[in-house]
Amino acid sequence: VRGIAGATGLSVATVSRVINGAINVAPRTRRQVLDAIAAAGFEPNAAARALSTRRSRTLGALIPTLAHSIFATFLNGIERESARHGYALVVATTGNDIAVEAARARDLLQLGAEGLIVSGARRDAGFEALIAQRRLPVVATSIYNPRYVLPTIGYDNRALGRLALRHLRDLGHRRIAVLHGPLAENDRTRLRLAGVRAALGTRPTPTALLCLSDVLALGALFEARRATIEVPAQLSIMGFDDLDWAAVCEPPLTTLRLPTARMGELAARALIDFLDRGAPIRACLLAADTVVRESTAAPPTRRRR
Amino acid sequence: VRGIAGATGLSVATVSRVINGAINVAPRTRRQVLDAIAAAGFEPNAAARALSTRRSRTLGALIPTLAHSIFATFLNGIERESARHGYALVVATTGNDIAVEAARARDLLQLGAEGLIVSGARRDAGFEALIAQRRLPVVATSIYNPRYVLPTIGYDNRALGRLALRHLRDLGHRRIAVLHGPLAENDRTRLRLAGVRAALGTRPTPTALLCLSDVLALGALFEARRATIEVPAQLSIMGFDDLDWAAVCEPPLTTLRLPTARMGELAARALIDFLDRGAPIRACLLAADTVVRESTAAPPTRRRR
DNA sequence: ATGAAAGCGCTAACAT
DNA sequence: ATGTTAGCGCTTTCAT
Repeated sequence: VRGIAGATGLSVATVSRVINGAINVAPRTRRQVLDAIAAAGFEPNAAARALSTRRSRTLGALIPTLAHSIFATFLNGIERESARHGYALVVATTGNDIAVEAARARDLLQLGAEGLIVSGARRDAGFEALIAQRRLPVVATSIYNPRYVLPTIGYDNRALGRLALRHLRDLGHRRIAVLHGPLAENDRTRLRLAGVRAALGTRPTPTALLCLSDVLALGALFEARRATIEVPAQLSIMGFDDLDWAAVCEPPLTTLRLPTARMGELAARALIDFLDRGAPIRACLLAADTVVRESTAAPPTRRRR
Repeated sequence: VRGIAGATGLSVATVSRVINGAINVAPRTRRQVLDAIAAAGFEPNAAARALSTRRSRTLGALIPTLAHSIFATFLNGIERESARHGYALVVATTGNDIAVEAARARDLLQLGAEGLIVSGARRDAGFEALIAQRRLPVVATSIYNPRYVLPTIGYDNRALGRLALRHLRDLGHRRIAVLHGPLAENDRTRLRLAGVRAALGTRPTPTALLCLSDVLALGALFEARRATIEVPAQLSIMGFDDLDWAAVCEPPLTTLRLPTARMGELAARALIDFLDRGAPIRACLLAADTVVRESTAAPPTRRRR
């Protein structure tokens, strides 16, 4: 700014006004400044600006892991929405460890993040202390729970479990097995499972397999093939997420479509609306659709083997 | 810092020294300051520090898209290595558009990124101008080309094409088809293809299908099944990337394992070593392994149909 | 070992 | 419409 001021013979204030698109600058002056900026290849210094305005226009995302494409999709949504509104995005992964989450949150805050996006509803005490003292906007995603301490944007995971189950039930299945990943570290999975369990007893020889993620379902699909179990004739298999290959696998996978990218956009948007215009952050329930494809069908009518 | 100085009756300089781990502080004083910091829940302001030191300890990653898990894996590697060295990571997606890349690079720089990680070897003129004037460390990944204007950390994509082809050739295949995605936007794919083409003529009815990514191979696998073509008995299918499900699909996919996460780590590390200790950034060739699984076999001995 | 003071590059009153 | 000036919160000589 100083340099441009010198080059144009104007004051730093005027140059700053041009940079920030202030209205009260003579068109002629503005041009002059703009030209000088282009000529000098000048780029304003975000740190200085942040220091002066106490605004960084930076959002922080705390992601469990980037190793699962579902989170990549989520992050993609966040990134696009942030970029669209001129916000930068800094990301940190937590490995599903709430203590790590707190530590990484601290890093993001020091870095200047003005808002945070986290996953699930389990927080470390350190994390809560961190956001309590500041008045820091944080949104918790993947879950919807109006009573949670943070505003939530996500699903009613219990209802999701029930919804998936309903599809299988409607098809006529009564003996349904559930395949899920590790529960210790993931409260969403636990809730989905609870939703399924709530309406299920344990019975032998399932006719349907409900997988709590598409990745699991894909494994099941391949495993079934290996064991020469026909899907869906002998066994129906259903997934969760609707990952991109779910439509093209064989047989195409019946699954619950979760609007993951949209969830990312909404989370980013909520934070940005709060930061830019003080709009309160509202919890938001996202619906999922059952996408019926060919991996589920009515159970076999007669007993086999 | 000011607040802590007030609380302890020391000067801001001393407090700053403690925060930065300077050696010349009395142990007693240090304790006192540390206690005050903990009590006040004080967090240093990164923007102020960046402004003062002209260092942001921030890396920028320009990723084509987060919608493909291969890039998520890559980003994961970058993130972990950055975090390990106390660097923050800001990410932007380019959608494989070199003009967008230049614009987003500008954003990352304004934000204070001290180094950039990009993909491939096609750059916009705007991008080149951007890094030319500053002495900004940038590493180009996914490719290895010692003669490229930027240091490259990645593969010899031509050789990769040849390597994959060799496996099929060694098996006895002579009629090999190549399945690839859009070429317009991806120079790595183009090179891999060139590598394959260089040693291939066009002949009818392939006995093997070389897919330039695992995602493509998965599609092919399912499509083959739909068309009741037995893999690998009638048709061998080979992929690229070794995504996580490649081992568990049916049949398990023969593919080229690319050390994607490691590439991310190396890229981040190269930047950090340069930034922290002035170590020159060296181009680095990453090797790929052929992972032989069950989707490839010798071609059928007699003509079918 | 500690303190005083001068910036880092920008924005934002307040003047003019 | 433009200029002056005082910080923003930290680091860093230079003194002491």
